[in-house]
Amino acid sequence: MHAGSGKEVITRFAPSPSGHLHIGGARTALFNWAFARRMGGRFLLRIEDTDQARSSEASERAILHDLAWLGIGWDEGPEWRAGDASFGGDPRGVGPFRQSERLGMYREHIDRLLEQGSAYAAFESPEELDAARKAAIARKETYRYDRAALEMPAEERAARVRAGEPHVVRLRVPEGAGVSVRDEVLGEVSFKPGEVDDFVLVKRDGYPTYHFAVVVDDALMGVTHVLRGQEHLANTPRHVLLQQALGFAMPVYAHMPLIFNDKGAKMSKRERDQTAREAVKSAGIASSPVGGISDEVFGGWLADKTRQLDSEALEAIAGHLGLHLPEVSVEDFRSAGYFPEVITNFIALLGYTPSKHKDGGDREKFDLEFLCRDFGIDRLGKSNARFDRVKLASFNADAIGQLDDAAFAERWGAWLAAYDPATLEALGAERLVVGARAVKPRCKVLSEASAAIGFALMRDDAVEFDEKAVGKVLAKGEPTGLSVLEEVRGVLAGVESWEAGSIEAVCGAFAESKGLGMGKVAQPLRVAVTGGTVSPGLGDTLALVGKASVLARIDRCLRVCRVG
RNA sequence: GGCCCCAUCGUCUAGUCAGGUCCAGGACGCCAGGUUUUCAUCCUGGAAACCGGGGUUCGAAUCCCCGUGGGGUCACCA
Repeated sequence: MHAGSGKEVITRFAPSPSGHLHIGGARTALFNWAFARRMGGRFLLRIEDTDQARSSEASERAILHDLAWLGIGWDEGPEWRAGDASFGGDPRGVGPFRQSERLGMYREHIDRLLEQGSAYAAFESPEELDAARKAAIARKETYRYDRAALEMPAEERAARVRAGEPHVVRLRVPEGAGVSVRDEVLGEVSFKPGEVDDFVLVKRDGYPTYHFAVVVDDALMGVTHVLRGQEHLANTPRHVLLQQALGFAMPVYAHMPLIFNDKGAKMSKRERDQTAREAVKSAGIASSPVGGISDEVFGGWLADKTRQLDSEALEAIAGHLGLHLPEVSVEDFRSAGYFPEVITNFIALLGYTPSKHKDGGDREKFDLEFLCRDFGIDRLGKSNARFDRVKLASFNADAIGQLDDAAFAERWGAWLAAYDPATLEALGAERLVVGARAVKPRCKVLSEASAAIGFALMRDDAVEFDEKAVGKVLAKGEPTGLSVLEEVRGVLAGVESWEAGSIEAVCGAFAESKGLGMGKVAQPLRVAVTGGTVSPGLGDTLALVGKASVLARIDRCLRVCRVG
């Protein structure tokens, strides 16, 4: 008896509001969302904030924002407005959707378990348990809770609870209870009796543990299908045992393959810390190179692989070292200038294979609308997938290339406004479109775009003439680049309409009249105007710099490079 | 270490469930050419994989077993 048989499909994404939405979570949300859409069901969002120390409202907002930005809308859950779209709400009356607001429901269910003897209070302190765990490891044994609390008389337990003694509540796992689950991705997975110990349902602070809350909420909210990462596979027997104790139907389970990093391990939020830590170590830095971090915090972070610095501090250190931190969270990718539709396309490919084109060809590029039509659990693979950043970048570059100049300019402008307003201001609205055309085939992500037109944003006297370029392009040749430059300056000075097309036409005509190849004209101009031999098309390059500046830069180049 | 999962080019994968049409197809990357005023884009071509060993079968990338490798998980985190 499955929760899913014959009814409306209900899936959920249940993030804990600690930090940003990371890419693995985004994929989980995406698949649950797409599956609900495909089945004509509903997708709900639940906030798992039972860890009082780590949860924050700011994080919840960030996660909702990230989901909305990716185009993953939820039918039920916390309410959210993004432009003219609004998500969330509680049409079926199964809320609230924050676990911290559902404490009464957990209480009811724990009371039931306590009454039927399926759960019991236990009084060991965290320290005691920790010691027992360490001792077991030292003996090379698997630690399992020893049920000490179960050995005392029930009246004694009750009395101690009444007396207000701190305690947890544990599930009493029936002896000899093996669990077998038909997983929709992996097939039949079974766990032998004795593998699951009496795990904690209610913490000392009265909050439910993840295991307890997830089972109660999924049942109460009518969740029919649970699509989650394979790291949860080992949790499944706990959840099934709990469902049995509570008399709940079992949802359909589908455990998705993991997303790996370059090192072949699960991609995690700690990735950026690791990258920064390694760089700091190999640079031999012992105390923080940036302000605001005490030696104590910095030293602790350096020594302890599990510690994380806050993201601003991390960015600052990376900036100081000229280090690129690997993007891990959706916010990282957004600020790096990846398109949301590219991210969802790419992460969908990690584990899911789209159906082929009508002509039998493989399909790789698709939008959310297609995913909602095509996604199925039967299209999920079993093996873990490495997150190939190079391929992602290539997808993003393709998406940029698909845009026409105006559309790209608009997207780029919006990104600049949010993440690089200084460049936007320096460039100005009228140069944005020309800049966009120049930059479009030269950047894979939006954050690379500014560098490609950096020459246009600097002061005329700040241009540094590359020595090699000067030697090769200006000094040598017959005629020399410098002399060509001097002549073409005069021609350019007479150009009325300073616009890429006419500039290029004028230069072309000049080259032809002199019997020179275009390279003989373009390269000296490039060096004079940008300092180097590499830049966008000549017309765009000169148009971006502007007539007055071009002439000024040529004059300065003539002066500076003639002497040298 | 216990338990559990996985295994096709460097990477993501198609093919595996219904064994032959697969001397294994696509994409990213790589290499070589071409277009071009530089770079980039773009175009063409190329190298590149069924983890190993046993079975089953006329026939196995596909089915079974063992081994090896990788991963996940063993919290009063989720």
